[in-house]
Amino acid sequence: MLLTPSFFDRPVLDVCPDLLGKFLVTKQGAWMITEVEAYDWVDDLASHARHGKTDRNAPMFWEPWRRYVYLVYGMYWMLNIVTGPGEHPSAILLRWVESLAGPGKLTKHLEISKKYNGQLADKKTWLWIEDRGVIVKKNQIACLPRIGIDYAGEWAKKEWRFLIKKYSI
DNA sequence: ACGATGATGAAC
DNA sequence: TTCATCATCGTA
Repeated sequence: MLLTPSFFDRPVLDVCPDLLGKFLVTKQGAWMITEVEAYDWVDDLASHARHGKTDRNAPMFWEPWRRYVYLVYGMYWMLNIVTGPGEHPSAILLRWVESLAGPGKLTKHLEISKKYNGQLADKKTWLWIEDRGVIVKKNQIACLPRIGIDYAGEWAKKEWRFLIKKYSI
C-alpha cells in the first residue's frame, strides 16, 4: 500500500518510528527501511532549515510527502522525505535500507540524484514508500544521536536517529 | 588515522 | 574570498 500525504503530515518525531519497516520502492526493486534521522524545524541547529529558506533547502519548507535530495561534501546525495505538520520545515533522512548500509551508498546504488529533488513521493516519478505489512514493535527500535552533526551543540545530543536494533552494527 | 572529494551557503 | 558541512573511500 502506497504511503500518502496523511502519513507524512504529522510531527517528524512521530513519523520516524513508523517509517521503520516500510519499503522504499524504485524501478530497481524494493528495500525495507531500517534506519532514519529526524531534522525538526528551524531551531534544530543540525537542520538545513536552521538559517531559513535557501535555494537548496526549499523543499523542506514545502508540504509533506515531497522529497528533499541534496549533495553533501560535494560527493554524496542524501535522500529525505518532508514531513509536517503542514508546511513545518522538517524532513527525514533515509540512512539505511536493508542491505544498503549508509545514506550515500543507498542513493549511489539506487541512482538517486538531483533529478528526484522537490517532487512528490508518488508512483509517477518511480520513487515512493510502501507499507507491506511488516510490524516493527517499539521494543525493536533504538534511538541514538544523529551522525555527523557534532557542531549542533545541545541538538547534537538529541536521540533522533531511529533504527531497527536487529540491523544495527 | 587522515586526506581527497568539490556543491552550497554562511561568515568574514 | 574563505571556510565548514546531515559521507565514504582510498592510502598509511
